[in-house]
Amino acid sequence: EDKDPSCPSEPCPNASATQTFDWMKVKRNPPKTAKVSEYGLLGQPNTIRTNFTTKQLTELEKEFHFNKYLTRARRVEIAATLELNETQVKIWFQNRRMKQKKREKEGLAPAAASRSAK
Amino acid sequence: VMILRSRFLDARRKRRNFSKQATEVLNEYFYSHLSNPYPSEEAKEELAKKGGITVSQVSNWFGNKRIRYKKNMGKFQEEANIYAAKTAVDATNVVAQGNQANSPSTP
DNA sequence: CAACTATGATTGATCGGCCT
DNA sequence: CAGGCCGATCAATCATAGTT
Repeated sequence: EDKDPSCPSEPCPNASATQTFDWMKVKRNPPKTAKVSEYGLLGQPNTIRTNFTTKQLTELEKEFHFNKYLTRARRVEIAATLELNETQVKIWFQNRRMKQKKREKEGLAPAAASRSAK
Repeated sequence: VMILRSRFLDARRKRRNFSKQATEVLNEYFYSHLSNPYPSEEAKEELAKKGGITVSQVSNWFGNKRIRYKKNMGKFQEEANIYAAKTAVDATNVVAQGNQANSPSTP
C-alpha cells in the first residue's frame, strides 16, 4: 500500500490563487487501537475511535476523582475491569486532566468578569 | 454494543452561533494567515477579546475551520477571496512598495 | 413543516517536546 | 533509551441553529 495519497500522477498544478500549504496535507496515522487478536483476523481494524460505554466512563470518572494520576498497578486493574487497553486508560486520564484544567480556567475567567459587574 | 449513544445527553449543548463580528475577526485572521493558521495563545486571547468569545471557542473555531477547509478547499475559495481582499485594503496604504511584513507589532 | 446544510462542541487518539 | 505527561491538534461525530 505504498502510494501517494495526493496527486497520483501529476505535480499538482495549483489551480486558483490560494495554494495548498503543508498544514492542509497533514494526515494523522490511523489509531493503533486495533487488536488483530480478537475477531480471528484483521479486516475490520478499529480504524475508528472507540466509543466508551457509559459504564466504562462512569468507572473511569470514579477513579479519576479518587486519583487524578494513575499507577501502573491501577492502570492494569482498571484496564482489565473495563476491558480496555492500558493505553486507552492512560490516554483517558490524560485527556481528563486536560479537560479538568480547561474547566478550571474557564471557571475563573468569567468569575472575574462578573465580579466587576456586580 | 447497544444503543449507548446516551454518551452525554447533557443539556450543555445549547450552541449559539457566534456574532457576525466574531466570525469576521476569526475569518480575517484565518485567511490572512492561511499559510499557517495556528494562532498563538496570545493571539487567541486577542481574537477572543475582539470577538467577544472565549479562548476555547477560538480554539474550537480554528480547529473546525482548518479541518473543514482542507476537507473541501473548493467550497471556501469564495470566502477566501473575500477576506483576502479585505486584508489587502489594509496594505493599500503604502502602494509605493510591496511590503510583505504583515505583523504590525513584532519587536 | 420537513429535509438539508452550516457550525460549535465534545472527545478518543496522535504528534512533538520535555522530563524522569 | 523507553515511558509518561503536557499542550496542541486532528478527525469523526453529535446536536442544534439556520436555510431552502
